[in-house]
Amino acid sequence: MPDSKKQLLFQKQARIAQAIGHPLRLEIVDFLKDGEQCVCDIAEQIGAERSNVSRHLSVMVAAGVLEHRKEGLKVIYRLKCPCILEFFKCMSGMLKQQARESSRLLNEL
Amino acid sequence: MPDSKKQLLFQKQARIAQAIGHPLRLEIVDFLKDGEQCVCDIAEQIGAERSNVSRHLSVMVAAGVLEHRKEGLKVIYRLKCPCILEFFKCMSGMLKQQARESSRLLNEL
DNA sequence: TTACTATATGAGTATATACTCATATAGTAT
DNA sequence: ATACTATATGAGTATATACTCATATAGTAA
Repeated sequence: MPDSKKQLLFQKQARIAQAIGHPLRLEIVDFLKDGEQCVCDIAEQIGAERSNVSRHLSVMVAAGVLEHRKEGLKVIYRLKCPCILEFFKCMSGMLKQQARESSRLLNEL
Repeated sequence: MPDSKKQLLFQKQARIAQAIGHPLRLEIVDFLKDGEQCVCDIAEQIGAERSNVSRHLSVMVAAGVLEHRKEGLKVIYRLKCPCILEFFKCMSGMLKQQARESSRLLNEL
């Protein structure tokens, strides 16, 4: 792959990673894994202001993580691709490794 | 799982996602998948200032993505857990989906 | 010792992000 | 029409991040 293309790829991937690199946004993704939801229900679930939630949702739409459609007054958001959930598996692997290491260090004291 | 624990988990996961949510840092991770490297070689590979690379490396160490050891004058960095590479698979899935959608939209014109 | 190399970090600046409040828009219901 | 609801967004502020340059530290080599 040419270098410029690689740069572009890294940029897009970084944008996706950054889009889920916030506790509230991860919580939203986790909530949406069970099905699409409107803004106000998301806001209630995660306990944040609607305007703030709306912005977080925009960030994820811009990065291509979510998509949305209108239904009456409401706007319904859903995961654009379930493959984003793979991320959680990846994270569990990392955190388990970190936990293993911590307990190893503890045992050495 | 209790809510407070979930919050903490989301926070940790977000930190990891954010740690790889930057083009240069993704490029570093990609470079390190083939084996550990010292700061100056990483800096040369990705074409950035050493001090800047050093900071990016610190961010990833703090998030638990990388670990390092000293060898003489050099500091060698490596992936803490190969599971971080799963992230790239996850990303490819997302980007392929986005590409499919773009071409579908194009065909509808 | 001095000179050199690799890395880390303080300080400063520029930019980006997160958040809140107020307001605008769009649809619903009367 | 008015009143209401859901969502988005402009403006302001606070905080975080990325970057650069200069300097400090630690190890190597003469």
